[in-house]
Amino acid sequence: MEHATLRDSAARARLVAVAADLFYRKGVPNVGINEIIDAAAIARMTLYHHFASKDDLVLAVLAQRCAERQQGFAGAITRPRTARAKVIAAFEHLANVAAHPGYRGCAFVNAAAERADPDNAVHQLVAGHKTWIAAQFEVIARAGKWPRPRLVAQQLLVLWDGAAVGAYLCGNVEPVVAARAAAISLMPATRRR
Amino acid sequence: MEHATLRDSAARARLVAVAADLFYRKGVPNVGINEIIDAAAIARMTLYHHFASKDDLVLAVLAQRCAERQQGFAGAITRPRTARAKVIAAFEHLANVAAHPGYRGCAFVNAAAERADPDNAVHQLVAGHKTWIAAQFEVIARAGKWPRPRLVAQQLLVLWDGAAVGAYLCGNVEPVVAARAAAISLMPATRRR
DNA sequence: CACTGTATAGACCGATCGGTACAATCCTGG
DNA sequence: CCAGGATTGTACCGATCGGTCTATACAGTG
Repeated sequence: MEHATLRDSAARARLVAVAADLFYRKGVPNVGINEIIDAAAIARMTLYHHFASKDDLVLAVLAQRCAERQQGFAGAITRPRTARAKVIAAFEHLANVAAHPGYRGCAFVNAAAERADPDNAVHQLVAGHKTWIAAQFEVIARAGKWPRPRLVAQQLLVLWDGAAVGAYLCGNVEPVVAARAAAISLMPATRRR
Repeated sequence: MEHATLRDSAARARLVAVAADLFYRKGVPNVGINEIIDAAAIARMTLYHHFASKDDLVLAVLAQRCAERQQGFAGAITRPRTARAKVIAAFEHLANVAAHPGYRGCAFVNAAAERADPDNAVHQLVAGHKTWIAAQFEVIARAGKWPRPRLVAQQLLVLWDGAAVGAYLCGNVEPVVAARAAAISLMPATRRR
């Protein structure tokens, strides 16, 4: 085995963490290489040793964030037992995230907004993340034996993204709360007939 | 009166139109001054004669787009008579917009994603535009005498933004169609009891 | 030991960024 | 015709961009 790997170097990890923070807070194009290496206290060449280019770093940052987000999502929906409760928990999870000060909307949506071309790796990673969320919703819907699980999942995703955008733009969690309520309306009513 | 105004100059108009197109297609930070003046066939100094800075131009572009969008929205919802039909028409209007090739999502959401600070004029203009849409929905809801018009309007806006994001990310209008269906579910059922 | 891959520091590159200076025009209303 | 704003062309500015290069130091493994 090679020794210190190159994949899990401490420098690399700090680089990704610092860049993730800066990229999210200020927007990818507004953060230069110099700023990143200064904030991370890392030599310039170390960055280019681990990443071929800034784009490469952006991609790594997004990939990690993707893993984190999906982990958080999955964690939020495991506890509740019913399908209905799982969906509600998911939106409450989003509310918690969006309530955090400095929330600037979905990092993936923002990243996609900045990178224009649709065949870009960033764009595809973002699309993949969204597809994953929709798939999660669809699994829940099927487990609950809801009618039209695909459609419901898609609608829940729309609510999800719209809530994130809204929470960012108006600076509070109201849109997420509204989206949660809308999600409840969209789900089949608890059977009581 | 001063002669040629300065507000409605042909050069200025072309500048705004060309910049609007470039900004939307490539993202604001990815379009330089040089590219704009080349595409518009306008002298560099002419740009800075009409706009104090690039930010100023961005703002002017967004302001015009805001007017256009609101005009389009208002136009789409005038025809239908019932509140329910108005909302459906609004989402069909969005579907038409999103179906256009080269659709890259809501220009306002994208612009807000690129400009980070929440007190930025761009951010506020975007927030204002979204507030306007929500207000339109609320007017409709009140006219239809729906219960909780504020909440419903907010939910419709969430669907609106989420649909735009989704249509951009997956490159088709499916999310808009799903959002339309969700909107129908959220509206009070046509009374038949 | 030698080898190998990680990390450091800083000089340096061409390109482009947003913005300015200056001087020469054009065009139109009085 | 003339005044004055609109427009043009181009040279120029300092700053920053992403990225390269070189040389050196360090640590763990064979």
